[in-house]
Amino acid sequence: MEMNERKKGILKAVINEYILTAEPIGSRTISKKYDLNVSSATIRNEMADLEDLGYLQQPHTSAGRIPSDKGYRFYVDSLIDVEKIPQSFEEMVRKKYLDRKKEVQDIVQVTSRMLSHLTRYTALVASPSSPEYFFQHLQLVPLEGKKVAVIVVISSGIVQHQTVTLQNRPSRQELEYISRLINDRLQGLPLGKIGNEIFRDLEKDLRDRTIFRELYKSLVEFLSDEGISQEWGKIHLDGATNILEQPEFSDLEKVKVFLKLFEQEEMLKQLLNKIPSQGLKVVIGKEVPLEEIRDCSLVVADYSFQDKTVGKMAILGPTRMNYPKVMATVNFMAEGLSKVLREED
Amino acid sequence: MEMNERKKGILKAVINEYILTAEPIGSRTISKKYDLNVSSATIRNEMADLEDLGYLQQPHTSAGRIPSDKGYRFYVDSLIDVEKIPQSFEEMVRKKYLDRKKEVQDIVQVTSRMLSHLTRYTALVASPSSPEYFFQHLQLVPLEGKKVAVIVVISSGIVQHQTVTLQNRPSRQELEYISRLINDRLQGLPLGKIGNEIFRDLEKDLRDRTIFRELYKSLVEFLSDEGISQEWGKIHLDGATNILEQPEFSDLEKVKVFLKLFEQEEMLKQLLNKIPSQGLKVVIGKEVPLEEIRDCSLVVADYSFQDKTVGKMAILGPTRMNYPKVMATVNFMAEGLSKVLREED
DNA sequence: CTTAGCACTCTAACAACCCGAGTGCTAACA
DNA sequence: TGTTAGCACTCGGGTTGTTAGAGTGCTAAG
Repeated sequence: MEMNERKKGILKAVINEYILTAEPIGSRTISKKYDLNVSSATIRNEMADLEDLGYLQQPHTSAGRIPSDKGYRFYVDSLIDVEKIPQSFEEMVRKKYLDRKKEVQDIVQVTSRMLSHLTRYTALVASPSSPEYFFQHLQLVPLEGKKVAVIVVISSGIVQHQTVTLQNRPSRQELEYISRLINDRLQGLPLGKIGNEIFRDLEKDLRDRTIFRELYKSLVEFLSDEGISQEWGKIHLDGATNILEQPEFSDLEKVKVFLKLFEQEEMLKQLLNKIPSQGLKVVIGKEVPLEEIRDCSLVVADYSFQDKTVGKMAILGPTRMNYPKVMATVNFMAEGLSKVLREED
Repeated sequence: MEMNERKKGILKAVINEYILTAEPIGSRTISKKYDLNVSSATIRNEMADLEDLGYLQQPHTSAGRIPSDKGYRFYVDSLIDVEKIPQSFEEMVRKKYLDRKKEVQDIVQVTSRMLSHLTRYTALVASPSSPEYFFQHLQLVPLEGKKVAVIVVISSGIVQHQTVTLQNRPSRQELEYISRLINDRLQGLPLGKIGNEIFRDLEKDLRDRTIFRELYKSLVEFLSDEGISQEWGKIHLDGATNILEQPEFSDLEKVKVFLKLFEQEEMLKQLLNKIPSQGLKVVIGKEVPLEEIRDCSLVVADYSFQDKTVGKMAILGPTRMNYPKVMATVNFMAEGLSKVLREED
């Protein structure tokens, strides 16, 4: 026994209906609502076959069928009608992007908000991160007392700053000298290369090394993983509470697990990282690389900057998710974000 | 009929017990667990009186009593034993503060996290905001193409930056000239005063005004409410999911309302602002100035910087909250935060 | 191969019931 | 006059029994 057109039609009908109602679907429902020109008895036989094939399952005898993970997989791979993004969405999105400050973090945040609003599921957007950042410019600004603002400009116009308290109050000249020294030496270097060798190399030219040491240390520290990539890879989450609208989350225990997860950013980061980048990807149920949410699905897409993939975004929802709509939306938003970043450049 | 010592003792016992168990408390429970040297029948009479006085209420006949808002009020004002913060807490908190980067936003975030962990309720911490910030220093750093990083240092060493894309690529000299001009004029001015008069005043001295205009505009924009006070007044929330552990939130609808609220930062800001600053304040049930959470309580404290109140923190939990513990913790953390900010200075 | 018919299964909803915790009242007692 | 033991009464929550309905699988006929 194998898949034929009628079986496909029935499977598609069952899944569509189940996505809508979240209730097990019986043969009569299908025969009434969908014009398949066969009786409910025939559908019954076909559904039994589909169950044998592993595409459907029964919560218990004498209930309708619900799709299995395998069923969803087949649906997503072979049965889905690609949905078109309505004009109104496109305009709404463009508008939202326009009246926003142009900081990358803001853009990412807006993106996650729109994603969750449009889909009514939970949205995750990782802000751009790239191992290929390089150093552009350092600026040291003396503050009150012994404090100095260390401001670093990285490629693509990313600016980061940090306040450092030194042992002694530095003079303006010292700071200028040190910043010139560092700028001359580091300009254009990839961040990964900025380490201790250069430090020793630079130190030779100095009379007073203590200030330099303190500053350089803080510089290295926050150009390293803890500093930059903390910001730039950060996960923006939105619409966490949308899951509460889903009937599969009427169980408080489940909700708890879910929301607890959302409070652990590190987990989410890993989750996204474990999914290979490749355009639009759907991860269904047991395929999800995280124990706690094995009855959910992810629709993931990556976005790019300067022709390189720099980040990912995802929708997280129940396996019974409106895949056509979500896939279209995620795809659209990923392209949109790439475009906005390009224009920013 | 009025309050006497025995009534107070019984009220206190009932509330303590209710805080522990979240179940209506009967007269027998009290007579067994607390050494009041009277029989359950007497307690029964007293409890009836306490109900007449409005301190207790019955969910239904033939159930125990639970405290009313008025009861909690009396308890908090007159019956509470002040709790001592354990040594281990203090050390833990000190440690947490130490191994942290010294950015204000980080400190605030750590504070909210600790608060929610220590109390097991939801913590809100508003980051410091003050109308009394003044301008210290502007730095313009040219980036790629037509982009310029605008970096502003404000009093107390707060640094903010923003990227601006100009119409034309500016020369380094132009930027230096403009920044010197602005720095000379604005240094020491309160942020509120930086507006259009100064703009026109400055403009006179310029040959090419377009670049100046663009930069000044962006400067004003993000020194205004939208910019600075967006960051500095920002609410850090932690432990939202802690409420799920509370039996009063076994109802999904309630949880929904609550979590939705947490997604609206503006609401939370207003909520805190509506509560007058004055050391440690407890807001109970119907006193809470926000419809949706009328069956919750807030314990609010303010913290200071340079002897001025600059922000607030709060614990939000069910009215059946462990007031002694929460009040002690919030008070302790508010003082702790003030101290850390002072040391930072 | 399809379909009508039918017996069978299982759950969700509802009603009836009981149990226990807790109260208020009364009457006796110190 | 305040305290306490005793007792009848109340009410909610849990358990059990029953039923209606939706859905199935199988059989036999078209």
